[in-house]
Amino acid sequence: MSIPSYEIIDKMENMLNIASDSTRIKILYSLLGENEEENIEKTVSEIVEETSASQSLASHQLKVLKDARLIKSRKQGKNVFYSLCDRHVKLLLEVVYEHVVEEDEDE
Amino acid sequence: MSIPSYEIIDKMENMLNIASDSTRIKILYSLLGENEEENIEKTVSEIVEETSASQSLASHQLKVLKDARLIKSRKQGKNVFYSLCDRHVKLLLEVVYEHVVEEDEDE
DNA sequence: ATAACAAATGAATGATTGTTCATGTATATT
DNA sequence: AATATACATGAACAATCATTCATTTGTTAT
Repeated sequence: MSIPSYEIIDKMENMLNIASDSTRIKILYSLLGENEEENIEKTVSEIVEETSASQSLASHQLKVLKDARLIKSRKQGKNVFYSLCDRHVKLLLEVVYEHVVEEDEDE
Repeated sequence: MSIPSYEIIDKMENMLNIASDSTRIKILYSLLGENEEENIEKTVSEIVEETSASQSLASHQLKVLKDARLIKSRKQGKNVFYSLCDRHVKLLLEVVYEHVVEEDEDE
């Protein structure tokens, strides 16, 4: 497995940057939902409550996630519903979660 | 899947932060090696050459990766051999790689 | 000893970015 | 029309961090 091209590395760095913020991680988790494959939709208010971020902060980070195409949005009346774009997000969180949990076991 | 505890989120953020830098991504790739399960060891000079980072930069980032326990080192004479600590690193890179490659296909 | 090589370190800097505060816009309700 | 709710936006600030340059430490060879 040799080092990928500059372009690929650049995109990988970008995706990891997007994912490497606690507020955004919480938002992504809240959009994963409880059940397996269903695609959860949540309003900004619901996300704000679950993540206990400020409304402004959540909105800013939702924009970041949307611009990076990790989530999408749908407007309906006063509400905006956000949901995940991509199954890779779940895999990413799972791998990282496993890593940090197993690290704890070593100590 | 509810939002993990603050501690877990914090550690996840930290690991993702470590991984979200192009220099460090290249270093990790260069330590993955060609074959499947074997654990590759490489000197700083080799890593410098493969990643085309400066010697100082590589050394700095190797320290970051080592402090985060993603890699380990072994000294032998003038050389220091670095290698991966953890199989999760490979999984992480694979998931992210798949994501960015599939994204390209959509456009 | 001294020269040459391998790697680490420390300071300095420029850029990026997470967060807050304040405000703006759109939609619904009375 | 006025008010309330839901969400977005822009400016501003503090903090973090990747990178470079210069120097230093440790090791081998002459």
